[in-house]
This record gives sequence, C-alpha cells and structure tokens, in this order.
Amino acid sequence: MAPARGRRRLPLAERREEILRAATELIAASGFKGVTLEAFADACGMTKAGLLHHFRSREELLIAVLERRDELDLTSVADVLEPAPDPATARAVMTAFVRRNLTQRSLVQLYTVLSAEALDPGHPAYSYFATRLREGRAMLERYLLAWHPRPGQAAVELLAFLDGLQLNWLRDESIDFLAQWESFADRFFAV
Amino acid sequence: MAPARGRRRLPLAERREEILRAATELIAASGFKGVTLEAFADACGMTKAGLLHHFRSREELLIAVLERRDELDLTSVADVLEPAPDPATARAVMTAFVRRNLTQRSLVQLYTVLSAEALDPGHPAYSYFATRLREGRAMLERYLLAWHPRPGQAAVELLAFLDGLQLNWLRDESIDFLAQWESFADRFFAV
DNA sequence: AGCGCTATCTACCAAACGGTAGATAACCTA
DNA sequence: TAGGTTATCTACCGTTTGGTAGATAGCGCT
Repeated sequence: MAPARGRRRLPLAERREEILRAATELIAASGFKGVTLEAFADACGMTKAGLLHHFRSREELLIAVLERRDELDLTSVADVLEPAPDPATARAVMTAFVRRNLTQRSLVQLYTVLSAEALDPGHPAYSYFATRLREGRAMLERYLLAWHPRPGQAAVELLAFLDGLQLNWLRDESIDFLAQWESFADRFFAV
Repeated sequence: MAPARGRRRLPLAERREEILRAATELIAASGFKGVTLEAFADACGMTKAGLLHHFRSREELLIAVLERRDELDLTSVADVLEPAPDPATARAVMTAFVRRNLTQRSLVQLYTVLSAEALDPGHPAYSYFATRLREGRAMLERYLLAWHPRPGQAAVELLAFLDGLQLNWLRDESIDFLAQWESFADRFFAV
C-alpha cells in the first residue's frame, strides 16, 4: 500500500489524505484503542514524529477521521432526505443507502466498531456519537412523519436493525445483507 | 463497593467472585482494551500482584469473565428452548428473555461492548464470539423451524434487531426497550 | 545554481503497561 | 498460643506508549 524506502515527501493535502485513509482502515479493523501511534505511522511508511507534524496528537487524528467520514457519507444523503414522501419512495431511498454502504465496507466497519467502543463516556469520540446519532434519528423521524403512525418509534427500530445487521454481517460475511434488508423492509414499509 | 483500607483477606472462591463481578462492570463500561490490570485490581481494593494470584494473566481474567457470563445467562435459557412451538409461545419465550436481560444491564453491556471490540481477529475473545454467536443463531433457527417460512433468515433478523437495539439503548437510556421489542414482535411473529 | 521553506527523520523522555520475586501478615487448626 | 498455609503486599523489571526537540533533506522559486 505504501512501501517507498527512505524519505517520501508529499504535499500537505495529499499526505493528510493518505494518513486518513490508512487510519480509517486500521481503526475499522481494531478500534481506536487497538491501534498505536506508531502503527498509524507505519501504515503510510513514516515515523511517529512525521505523522505528528500533520496531526498534533493521536486523538486529533481520530477526530479528523470522523470528520472525513461525515464529509464522504452524510452530506450526500442529507440533501436527498429533505422531503417526506410516501412509503414506496422512502423504501427506495433507504435501499439505495443500504446498497451504497455495501460498497464502503471499511467506512461501515469504522463506524460500527468505533460507535460501540465509544459507549464509554471517557472515550474521545463519546460526545461525537451521542449527538451524531441523536441527530440521525431525528432526521429519519421527520422523514417518516408523513405516513408512519409512530415515526419516532419506527426511526429507532429501523436504525437498531441496521446497526445490528451491520455488526453481525461484519462478524459473518456469509450473511446476505441486502436480502436481510429486503425481508425486513417488506414488513416495515407495509405499515 | 470495595473500600476497606489495608489488607483484606478473603477465602478463595469469595475473592474470585468479587473480582469477576467488578471486572464485568469495568469491561462493560470501557471494553477490555480500555481497562488496565491495575484498574481491575483497584476496583476490588487490591494490588496487581494480589489479583494475579487468582488469575495468572489479564487475558485469563477475561476468559473467566466470559465463562461466568455463560453460566449465569445461557444455560438457563438453553433448557427452555428445546421444543419448537407455535408463534405465540415463541414470542412469549422471547419476551421473557428480553425482560430478563433488562434486569441484568451490566451483563448485557459487557456482551455488547465486548462483542464489537472482538470483531478484530487479533482480539483474545475473537474466536469465543465467533463460535458463540454461530451456535446461538443455529439454536434459534431450530426453534423457529416448525412454523416460520424462512427460519434461517428470521434468526439472523431477530438477533440483528436485538443486538442493534441493545447498542442504541446503551447509548440512550430514554429508549423504551420493551416497547420497541413489542412493536417489532407484532410484525415479526405475524408471519 | 543556490536558497528558503517545511516535510520528515533520529534520538530521546517520562509515564504507564503487564508481569515476577520475595517478603509479610491474616486466618485455621492443634 | 504457636505454627503452617497462603492471600496479599512491596519493590522491581523490561517493554511499549504518546509526545518533544532539534537535525536533515526534498522541493519550489528566483
């Protein structure tokens, strides 16, 4: 991935992006607590000190990783989610969202692993996930408002199912994520 | 919980149980990677060396915690799950299971936090969870076999929903676990 | 070609880590 | 009440950790 003996000097933005990409994959695999500063550095062929030139601390790197995920993932969906349509449209949008996640495995895994690890109030990403998930739920609730009898409860249920399915899928790749989703959706969107 | 200045000598079994109980709660709060040997020891008012008299290493302590959970949780349910009855009975049994979990918050949290952390193949509890969850799924599948059109798929769906709901409930206590379960069950057991 | 900027490195540090060796003291029994 | 058993402690070790200070070298500009 990043061999390159000796010194490899890159422009700022490029190196930053390389570090973030590598860090995302490492955290997805082992959680944030499970990866050392040196491991982050090694993964892009540099030293700890070199990495700390771009991110002032290990914790700041984590925050940057999360912000990058937001840019890549959330915004693209948020725009689409503004109207509150009928069940069929809602289902189609959600299915598209699921499909897209399937092509971004390491980002999904990052999110799943980290969000569980960050249940600890002492974790540096604790408040990030607390507010992040509350907002996500509220957004989904508004989206279901027009047609679902209990939009609040339904939002929790939908997100819980997706979180749990992701977790199980990550542990056992033989699970057919899309088929499971369709089966759930058949009942969920039938009201 | 365990103040006691100075030396507090306990019989073997009693001290072991105290350590396991404390460790369960610490791991539930911060994961296994998030708790140091000294923190485990402090939690029951002793030193690292004292604790290592009972468990030869930090990793052995983790295994003991998991085995203890199995004794407390699984066996009691496994016996009941032998027959494969009608939907109404299945739902009643599952609801009882959910209810019982609600009274054992720290054990549920231990399991949830640790099972996510152990997605990493390098984690000491990796294979424990891999086999443990596969068996659980198979068991549930046999249980649904008699009346559900797709027992395998349904087992995955049910476990995924419960896992995800636990995760969200742990992050946000305002979620009404039981109500969410009933709402899901209304559709799940209607076939 | 040479110079400045800065991305990267080497070398180092104090603290925290998991674990070991041997001393000490609390309880049980005779 | 003396003595043995062993649960617990004090003191220490080697390694790894996140982070710092100052030297070095690659690149763009004139």
